[in-house]
Amino acid sequence: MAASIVESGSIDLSNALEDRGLRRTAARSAVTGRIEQLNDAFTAENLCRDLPDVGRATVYRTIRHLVDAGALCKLPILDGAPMYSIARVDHHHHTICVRCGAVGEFRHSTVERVLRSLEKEIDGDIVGHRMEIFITCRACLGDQHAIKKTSR
Amino acid sequence: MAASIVESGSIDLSNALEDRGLRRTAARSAVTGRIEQLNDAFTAENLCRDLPDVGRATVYRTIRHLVDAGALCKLPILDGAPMYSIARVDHHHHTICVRCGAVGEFRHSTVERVLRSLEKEIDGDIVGHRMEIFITCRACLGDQHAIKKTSR
DNA sequence: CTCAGTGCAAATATTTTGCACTATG
DNA sequence: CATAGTGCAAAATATTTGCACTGAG
Repeated sequence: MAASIVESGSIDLSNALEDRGLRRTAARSAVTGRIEQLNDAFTAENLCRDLPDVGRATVYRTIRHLVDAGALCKLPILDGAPMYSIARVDHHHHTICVRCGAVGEFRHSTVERVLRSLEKEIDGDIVGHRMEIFITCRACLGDQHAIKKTSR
Repeated sequence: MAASIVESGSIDLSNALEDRGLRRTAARSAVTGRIEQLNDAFTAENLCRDLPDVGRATVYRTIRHLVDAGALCKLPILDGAPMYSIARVDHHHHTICVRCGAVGEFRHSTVERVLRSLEKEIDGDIVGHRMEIFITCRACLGDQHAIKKTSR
């Protein structure tokens, strides 16, 4: 899937869909365009609210295609709807601010090395892993008034 | 599996509730008793089905109390309802078989060490983390006919 | 006796699906 | 112009809440 990675390291969402043999339609462009505008991770509901002219089902269907294509990461936050973020690098992990809900990403070779050493301890074949680090981000550390975006 | 659980390491669920000042009732005992019988991780629906005489709301409320008490871990599987498993050791991580859905747990000091070294790279204060390893478990490796329990 | 806890059913939240219609390739 | 894709509304799924009743302490 090295095909559609642009300079910044982020994946072109429209191309990711096209690579899977999906048509380039107005609704899909609206969804991918909106996602690319967002800096933060987002929920399906976020997109539906931002794109009232795109049917809810189409938003969900497009997100699913993007996750299947590996262009989006699904982040099952502990409560509420899962969030999604653009997969900017091939394999990475996420930081989630527990104050404001901001999602960041990082890569650390040691994590992968640990995985290899775990292989001995685990009773089966490792086929993947997921890791999230919960933080209080710098912005929230400096701001006593931060409000948790993801609360409901 | 090196991460096998010592009996003394598991938390008594009824006591965990009592410690929080909650009453010991028939409904709660039914829920905790059933959870203790189960070896595998389970969903809220599982319990409701197994305990038809306990109201659905009570099952959910009891699970929430147990999670708050730290006696259960909530595992947000990528699709479908979250699963829960007894927190047998203080801090640990989970293995999830992608074939049959079985959940195991392990502890590895290197994981914690990596976390400390990550502290430099991350723009904020680390307040927690979560890690899941996806595997094909030994039983499924030896059984071509394994059916994924968590499918829907 | 008092109020925490319960069961039920309704409400809420999230996601998927059936289907008639639209528009891409 | 064939059929992938769409929007809508209904269904399915998952969880929470309001409320009158029950039972633990």
